[in-house]
Amino acid sequence: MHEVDPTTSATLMENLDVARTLTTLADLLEIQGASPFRIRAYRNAVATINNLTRTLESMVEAGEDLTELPGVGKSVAKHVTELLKTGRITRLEEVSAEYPIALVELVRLDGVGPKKAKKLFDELGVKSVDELEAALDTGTVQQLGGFGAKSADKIRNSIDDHRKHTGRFQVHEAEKLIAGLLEYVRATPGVAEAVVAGSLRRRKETIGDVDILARFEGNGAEVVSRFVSYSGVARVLGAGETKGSALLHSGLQVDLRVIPGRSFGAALQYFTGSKEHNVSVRTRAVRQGLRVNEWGVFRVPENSEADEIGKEDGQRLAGDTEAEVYEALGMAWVPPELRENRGEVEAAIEGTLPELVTLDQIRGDLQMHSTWSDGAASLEEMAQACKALGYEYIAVTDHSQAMAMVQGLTPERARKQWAEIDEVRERVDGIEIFKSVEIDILKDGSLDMPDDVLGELDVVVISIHSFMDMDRSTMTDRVLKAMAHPTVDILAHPTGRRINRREPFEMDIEAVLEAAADLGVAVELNANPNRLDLKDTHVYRAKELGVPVVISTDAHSPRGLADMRFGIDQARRGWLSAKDVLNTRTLPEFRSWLDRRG
DNA sequence: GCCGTTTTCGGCCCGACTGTTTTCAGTCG
Repeated sequence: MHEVDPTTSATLMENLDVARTLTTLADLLEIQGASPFRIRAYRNAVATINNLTRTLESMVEAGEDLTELPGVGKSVAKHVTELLKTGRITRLEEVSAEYPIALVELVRLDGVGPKKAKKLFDELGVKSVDELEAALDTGTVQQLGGFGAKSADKIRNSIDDHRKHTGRFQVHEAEKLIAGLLEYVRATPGVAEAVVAGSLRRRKETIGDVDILARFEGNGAEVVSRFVSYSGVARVLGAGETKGSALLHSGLQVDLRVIPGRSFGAALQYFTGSKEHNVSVRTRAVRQGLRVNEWGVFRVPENSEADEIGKEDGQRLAGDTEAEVYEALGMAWVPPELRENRGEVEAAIEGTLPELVTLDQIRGDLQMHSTWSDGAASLEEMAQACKALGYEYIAVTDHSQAMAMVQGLTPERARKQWAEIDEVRERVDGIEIFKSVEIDILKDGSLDMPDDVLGELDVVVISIHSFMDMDRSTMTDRVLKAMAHPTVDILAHPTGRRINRREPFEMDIEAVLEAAADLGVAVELNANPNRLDLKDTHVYRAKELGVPVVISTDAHSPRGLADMRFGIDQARRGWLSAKDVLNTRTLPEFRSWLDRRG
């Protein structure tokens, strides 16, 4: 991430920077005590910005009206425009003159919200986590009204956690960390069923905390108490009759909800989220005179006090299953991966939800490495492993020579590898092995392999492994030039990101996707859970533009081939059907795509 | 601050848990 320099007029700013700044403004307004509806309006606008595939900057440059974006009105549009042009928002400066920006750090602490942050600042002058810690040590916090010894302890723990673990867990990490606990909950006497909800069920690429739902009839206190006494629990954050909350030794927070069977579907819908999806669903329910909560769908009688509606069976329309909940609202069941309020609610009402791609529809893997470069297994072992997965075809894509440290293929070694591929083709039947190379895009956008070799390859995969810190326009030009080479088939891990470790390249992804559409180049969705590159919103945009997506594992061993399912998750989050995914095609269909240029 | 099958004003999703409370505010998801 580049730093924003407010002294330059041509400030280059990413959507993420804009979203963060608006979030800061919303947080400060909340501390100041602004209307909750105004705060929500800002947060809605931020959600819209986070879902954009184009940069706000390019939209403003093109003279587009930002107020046409959902949740963006005159006020936010003005703030965004000002921020892009000057690097500042006057309104934010006004607010931060009263409540310093550092206060938003306090609100991030568990147990500290806007009201407490305000009190800490107004009465003690505390405006940072460090100052809060000092105030806790001197005991002044505990004397404030509304704070006591217990809240002081809780905040102290939050400060420790905040310093120890600020990042989110990757989906495959969360899966592993939760597996034992899930079995433990399932083994609880009387628990009929235990499932994961929340962002892990939606298969989001990173997970903040894990929600587990246990189906149980009766008083849930004993289930919760068994849950929090699990050996992997480092600290208990809360334990009531229907909910328990615990921090595992890994720092992963897990919430357990105990749900009676008749409400299990409603609870699963409710706790799967996302929050934005649920708000959208419930807002529509209200217009139909219905109320949706974790207990079910209820009809709100005329002239009734809203508070009286709840668990009574009388007005209850649904709740046993999720499908029933959506049905009661006049909607199709929405696959969890789509529940991000990106148009799925409207599609579910209109009956136009896509039929999402599934793992068993994949017929080939088009990026993997062998011992010819940095892979751990031989070409034949990889081919055999893919055959065992039932694939019809694969591309073995060892690195090109620019990757010298991993013995990238020179043209000579590439030809030797082809000879081995021919031998393996003889020995392993029932699977086509395409001759391929993962060819480096060099600094100037040329390809790391001579044209004669490129012309003889079955599948040309290109990607960037060097000079990743170029400025946006140089990087974009570099990739566009590489893609324009007439032999190119697939642009691999297009943005180069490593989740939680390396930011994506500065690059105009919209321009890259449009070029892919024009040139007939496919883009990769790299299934490695550390990459998941492209991300969901980019995948969605590729589909909109008609760019074929290839889901590849980039496996460096037979075991790595199993990462395909993470790519499928991400593809589903990007609304892809089988027809949008190139490697769901049969071998003859895929061959004819390779011959698309004649 | 945003928005419209309640359309330019008056609404805006909903409930559980915790702690400091004598009846509820704050926080969280």
